[in-house]
Amino acid sequence: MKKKDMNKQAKIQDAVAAIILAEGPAGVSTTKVAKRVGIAQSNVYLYFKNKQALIDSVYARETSRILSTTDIARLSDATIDLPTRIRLYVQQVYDYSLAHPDSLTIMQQIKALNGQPMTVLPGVADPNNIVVKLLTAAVDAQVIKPLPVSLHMGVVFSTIHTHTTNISQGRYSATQYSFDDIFQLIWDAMKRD
Amino acid sequence: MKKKDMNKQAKIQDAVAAIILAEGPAGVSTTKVAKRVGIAQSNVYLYFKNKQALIDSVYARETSRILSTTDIARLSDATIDLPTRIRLYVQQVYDYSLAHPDSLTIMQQIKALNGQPMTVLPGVADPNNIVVKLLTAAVDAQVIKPLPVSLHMGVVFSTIHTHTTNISQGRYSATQYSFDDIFQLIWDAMKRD
Amino acid sequence: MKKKDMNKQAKIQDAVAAIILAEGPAGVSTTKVAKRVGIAQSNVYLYFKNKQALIDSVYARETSRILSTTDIARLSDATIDLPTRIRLYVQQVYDYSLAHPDSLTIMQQIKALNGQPMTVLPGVADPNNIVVKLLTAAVDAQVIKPLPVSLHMGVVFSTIHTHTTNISQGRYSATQYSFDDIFQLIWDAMKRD
Amino acid sequence: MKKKDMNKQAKIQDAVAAIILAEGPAGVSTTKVAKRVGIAQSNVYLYFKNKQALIDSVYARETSRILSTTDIARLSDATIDLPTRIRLYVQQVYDYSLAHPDSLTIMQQIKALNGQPMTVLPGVADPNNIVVKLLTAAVDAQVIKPLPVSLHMGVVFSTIHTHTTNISQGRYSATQYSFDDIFQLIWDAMKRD
DNA sequence: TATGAATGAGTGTTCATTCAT
DNA sequence: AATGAATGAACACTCATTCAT
Repeated sequence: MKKKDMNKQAKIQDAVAAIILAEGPAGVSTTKVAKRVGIAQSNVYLYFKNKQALIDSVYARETSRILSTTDIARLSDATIDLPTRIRLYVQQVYDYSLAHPDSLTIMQQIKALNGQPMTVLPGVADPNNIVVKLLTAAVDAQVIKPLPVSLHMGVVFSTIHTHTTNISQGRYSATQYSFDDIFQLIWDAMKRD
Repeated sequence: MKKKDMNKQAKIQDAVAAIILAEGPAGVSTTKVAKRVGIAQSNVYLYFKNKQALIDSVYARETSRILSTTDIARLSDATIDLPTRIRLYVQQVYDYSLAHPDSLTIMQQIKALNGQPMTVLPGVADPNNIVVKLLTAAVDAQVIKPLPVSLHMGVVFSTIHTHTTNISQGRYSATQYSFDDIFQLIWDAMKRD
Repeated sequence: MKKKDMNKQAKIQDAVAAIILAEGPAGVSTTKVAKRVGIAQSNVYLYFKNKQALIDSVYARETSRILSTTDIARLSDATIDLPTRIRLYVQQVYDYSLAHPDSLTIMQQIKALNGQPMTVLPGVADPNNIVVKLLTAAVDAQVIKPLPVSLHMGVVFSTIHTHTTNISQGRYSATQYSFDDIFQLIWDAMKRD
Repeated sequence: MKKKDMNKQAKIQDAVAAIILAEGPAGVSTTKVAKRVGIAQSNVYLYFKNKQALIDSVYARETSRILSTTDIARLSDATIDLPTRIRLYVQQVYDYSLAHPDSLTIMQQIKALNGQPMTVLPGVADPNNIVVKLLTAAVDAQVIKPLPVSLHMGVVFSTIHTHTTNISQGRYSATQYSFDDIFQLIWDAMKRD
């Protein structure tokens, strides 16, 4: 029964993610989580201080998954020209989203649970955010349109998320559109002139 | 304080909308709604069969607000050329969103409550949807990119929603960017070649 | 079944008092209270905002019972000399305590629940308290010993409470000692010279 | 920080006492106790069979502290006359209570936790109790009033406990009233004629 | 139309206690 | 001697919903 002895903490987080995907973030309850994992409800509190900490940890896990999967360093490599780096960024989000089709959905849902919605990638508020820096530089260099960075990121996020959601819900196959097809739309939106 | 003649039904819906904006969709309870309206809790059930019906009605109200505010008819007016009609559509969403900055947020939050997220405008699944028809025609006429309509609509929705949210949260003033600035990004994204 | 249709609020308070007497204040739980009254647990919250409010109300009820039973007015009647008024005060506490043998116990237990113990009558901290005023005047008039009022009140409370508890627990009969016997001890303790 | 060699058992009891003083007896939980001591929760059960045993042990510890601190033997020394022995008894309780201002409070709180309140010193029910014997003898010898011993002890306990609590809560300084001041009140209460 | 009383199921959380290691 | 993991029962409290008035 016990498959890989994957540690409980992760199992609980998995259960939360699964419930979020199945019923939306409001459906997450310690009872349901525990039942899904096959432990006593009170057991959840051995691993997480409270429900909020649990949900936050799920969010953080997705975030760190992105960071560890993608090659953030190259996005700030000044020896690469800006359009290439932006393409790199989009490609990374694209690849990640295809590989983990639910990840962005989970993060979006968690954000929605608490208060205002999240239209763009996490960390947008963080001025140190590498992506924000990249896009700001691109705006300054007149490479992309002189619009708020959040709009640019919104296009990237919205397009890729919609696309991968379409695929994972079987609305069309993954091969029907290439990355270049998707990137064309995004880049046309962003680029100046 | 508010209009005297506004019927209770609407007052209740207003309360729901206010709570959604203030605390997120999970914060909506008949108790809180009733307290906000100043009626007995059980009274809510005089106007709505149950909580789900209430929330659905709030969603529907926003939808119909869009429809009644915007001039849908012209979008299917075959005597107007496709690019113009698309621009018209974007402009209508834009105007509406600026006039009712919370409307799209509310709809998005309600969608998030139940299950899967909503990346695009309501009714996208409806094949009869006028906007879908318009964009499908535009794809066929090779006016916009041969990509799923949901991607096109996603760009429209994401960009405008992010923009108006930015404004209503004071991140910049409404005059800082014109409709044309915003539309340029959207249209560049959509248009073929 | 429904005996006197005594209102629920009071029934709930009665249940709390009974539990306090039977199991101590830590034994009070909404579950037990509800069960004793024969209502649903959630029902308790129709009548009391939360558990603390419920317990406070029980305390307040006992307090007001004292105030309504005893003739506070005469204690501040300046036309009566101080020793007589003090005797009156002791008599009133005595009579009350005999008539409601659990009342002082309940109040003491509730005080103990929260934090520091209560050795004396409620309201001792209140400088306007009539009894405090009376005893302070008696100290000033050199009628009773120049000691803190709380010590004087402690003797009154402790002696009477112990006495009536003894009686209600059958350690001796109510007739075995007269009020004068008890008062003698108290008055000897208090009086100057 | 504390004495290094103090054994765990005592540390745990200290934690219980500290919690009782800080939050009242209802605030004692094995979780909090363990956290305060810096051990695992389950560890508490290595030293005490269960929670009740732990709390009882704290009570017993205070009791034995009194007994070991005070000179019980002299209270039953028939060569000393009764009034002197009573004064000795009161002095011992007084000294102890001043030296350990929380001790009586802790004992009182623990008694309150379980059931009936404690108005007097522990062991009053025990017919062998030395103090009871002393006071009974004093009643028989017509040295003190012919009232229940519990009333006499109640005055002693109440007065001293109130007094030392007043001091430790800063209501007045320890030097403001001498032992003789306090004893006068107690002795006047007790003594015959 | 409106209300207040009622309730059962559910929420998150804490607890005392046990047990394998 | 010590721990961490585990658990079932309890807790205070909220909820959606019903019903008699």
